[in-house]
Amino acid sequence: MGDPKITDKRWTIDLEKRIQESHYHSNPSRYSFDPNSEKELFVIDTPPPYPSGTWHIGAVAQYSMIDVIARSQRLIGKEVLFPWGVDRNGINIEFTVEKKTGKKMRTYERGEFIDLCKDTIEVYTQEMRQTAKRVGLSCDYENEYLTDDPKYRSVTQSIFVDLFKKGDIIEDLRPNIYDPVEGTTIADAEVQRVTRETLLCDIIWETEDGEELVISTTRPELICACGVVMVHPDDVRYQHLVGKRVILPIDVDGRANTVEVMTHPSVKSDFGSGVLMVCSFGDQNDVSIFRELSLKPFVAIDLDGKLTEISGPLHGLEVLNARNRAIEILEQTGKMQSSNRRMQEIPVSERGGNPVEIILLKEWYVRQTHVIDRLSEITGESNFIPERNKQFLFDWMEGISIDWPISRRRWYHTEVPIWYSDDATKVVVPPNGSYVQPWRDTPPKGSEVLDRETREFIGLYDEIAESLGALSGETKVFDTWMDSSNSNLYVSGYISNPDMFERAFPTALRPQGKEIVRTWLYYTMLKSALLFDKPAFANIWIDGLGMDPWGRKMSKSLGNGIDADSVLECGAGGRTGSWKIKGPEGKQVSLKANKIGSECFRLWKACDAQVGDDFHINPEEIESKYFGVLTKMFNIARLASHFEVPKALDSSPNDLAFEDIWILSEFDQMMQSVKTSWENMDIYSATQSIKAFSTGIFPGHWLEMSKSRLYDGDISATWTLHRIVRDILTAFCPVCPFFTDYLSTTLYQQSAVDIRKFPSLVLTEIDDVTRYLSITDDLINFNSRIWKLKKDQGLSLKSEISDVEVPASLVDLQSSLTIMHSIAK
RNA sequence: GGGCUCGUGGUCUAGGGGUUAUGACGUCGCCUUGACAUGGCGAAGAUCGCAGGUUCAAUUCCUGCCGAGCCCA
Repeated sequence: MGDPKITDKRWTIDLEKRIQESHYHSNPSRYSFDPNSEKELFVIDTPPPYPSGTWHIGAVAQYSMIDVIARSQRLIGKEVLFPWGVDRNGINIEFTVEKKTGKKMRTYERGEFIDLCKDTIEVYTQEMRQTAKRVGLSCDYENEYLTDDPKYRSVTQSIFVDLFKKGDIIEDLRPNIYDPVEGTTIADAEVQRVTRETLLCDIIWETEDGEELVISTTRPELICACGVVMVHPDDVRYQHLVGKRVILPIDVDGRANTVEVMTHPSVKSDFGSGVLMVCSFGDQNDVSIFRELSLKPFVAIDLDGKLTEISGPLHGLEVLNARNRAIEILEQTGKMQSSNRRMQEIPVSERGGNPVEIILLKEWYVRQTHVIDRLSEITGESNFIPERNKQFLFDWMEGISIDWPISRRRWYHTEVPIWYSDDATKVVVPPNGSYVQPWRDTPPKGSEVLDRETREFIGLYDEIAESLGALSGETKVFDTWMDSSNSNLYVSGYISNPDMFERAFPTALRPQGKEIVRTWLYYTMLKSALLFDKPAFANIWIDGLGMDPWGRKMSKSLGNGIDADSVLECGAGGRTGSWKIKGPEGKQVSLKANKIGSECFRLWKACDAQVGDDFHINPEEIESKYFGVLTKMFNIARLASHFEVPKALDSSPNDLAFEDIWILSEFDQMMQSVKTSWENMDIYSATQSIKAFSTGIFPGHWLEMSKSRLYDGDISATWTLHRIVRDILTAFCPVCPFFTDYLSTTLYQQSAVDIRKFPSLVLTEIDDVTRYLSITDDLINFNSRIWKLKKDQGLSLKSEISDVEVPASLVDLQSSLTIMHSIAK
């Protein structure tokens, strides 16, 4: 025995940072991926994070668990691709640039604005990569992909072209949410509700046979777009009107001036007069009624936010002016019974606070309703972890009733790759694998000309360009989900590496949070079904979300957020962490921790809950529950480092002592179950097993019983100690890579993180493992009994005790136990 | 408002139709034992959210309610 090889007294955050900082450049291709490997390919379709300046602690926790899966799959011998991708398309960065420069997107030249977005997001991208490395993600950083890169965008465009040719993508005139001030379509998610004062008008309408009825509305300017008048089916006041036609109270141009009275259960009889005019489109309810009744919508508002010609006297006025004019007209003609001011929630756009309109726009759609049945069938072939979270996807699919609108009137997104002929009857699409910007490019070599309606191939663009007249490039772009939903295809080698794609698809694993099952997961499954009639993934791992310590969502408005870096850096350089968080009932709560860091953080997430449920993040708890586990394991390794490592650790000595075979039986059993857990991506069970063994019977019973043999240089004990410590570090490395890297390198000159084969079991079938396992309970009980006995007698544990019989079942341990407990003969 | 998910000692968590419900943290008591007081040993602490129902039997299955979450209005 000499000085310990492990000289650090304990595991610290400074030590962790030292290891982390050299970990990636000491061997840059440590986590690279070889698509030609003989091993089973395991491609992970990691959610590419969106760089926005801060990375949410809950998201970082989730990524660290994806890393545990990546590392454990490597450990059990698979060729793992854990890509480092960054999602950079989209409206967020457009907002950020507008905010920073104080200038609206549309005041820029399009190319200039795109360049600004690109430069800005690059800064955030760099910061995010630092955090990823800080938390130990074993990504293939050298092959980073960016969703705004031409390589990535070309895949999105190629898929669009394929689906367009197949008829799965169509253009259509449908209602969309539109911000007339910004001149763009916006997504539901970008709509906010604001309470404003509006005027509720009670307007007198007349039936064709002269009977008067009153309809309340806040949108009199939309009378020209009225398609039907509704009452509740149970409303006795209006039963006699159902089926009759009523006359629009303001003149219209180019459409019928009467509409039918019908019934609908969504009408609130106690609102106003209980009669509702349904217009295209006042709100979402109007949209759904129009769809339900297959009514032909009227275009009342144009792209500039002005009333169209069907509005007769209101034609050309902006919405607000048109409303005022409508009210004047109604008052002049005596049709305004009364009007009163009231508070109402109106939808406005998130960015400008402008009231949004629902208007008819020609947009692109992915058809989906026709494949839902087949899609559910295919989805059933994927393995969900946990199984029950499959429900989120199936419930969502059941409710799909309309196609997916995929085009947007924005700029920092992938362009819709299409040009239109002068007479608008033909289109030009680029060849597979190219990235085009039709708003400024002409079609590249190899582009095809197709019939716009039938999609029939007409000829190569290069050959018949003349006949098309002046081309106009599409100016619209794709919804970002259109890009995100082919991340699995991209990372699996679609288009770029057909051989790899053949082997790697369906993609081995999609890990993600449950909040984007309905978007990211659903759209990805849809695309793979449309393109290949196959499931996108072999395995789908759906985790819950990070919550504050009381189980509430972290948000700026609640003031309960926790920054990822504050946890990862807690304890570095002697700095402690403290968090002031608004608790329930608005009380400020102070949380403090001395040291956490990435290893403790990862251990906590791996150990504290099964995958799938929301998890509470409380730094105090992370430290108090899990830092001690690291300390314990560190000290076991440090103790082991006192004793020289036997040369032949892989083959066991012939003459192992009874107690060594016993602990090796327990160890083998634990390792067997850990291996199975890693195979099943069951992080919780694997980590629990390792933790229980490493902080339980191994140090508590075997080590205490074997110390004297170790100090006496006993070969069997030394071999057993080192074999177990070495293999535990290997099995544990997916959870705490820096921790195990340090210990294994120091003790055994090989980093656990580089091992690509799960440790084999020690004992052979010849050893009667069950016989050894059967004494475990007796041993634990016997030790406890002696410890308790000494305690009851006020003796120190070192002092001698007499009148103790070692039970018959433990007779083989007689001498060890006698020494361990100082049992007098 | 609608759909779905979750609800287990003070806190976090495992489990799941049937003898004394898993483990951890915290609490309390004791102990410096050849690595570890950032340690060891021991103890107390739960009618498994509430109310009904199914069953010989429910914490586990069903229904409703309450609370939390996600998504959609």
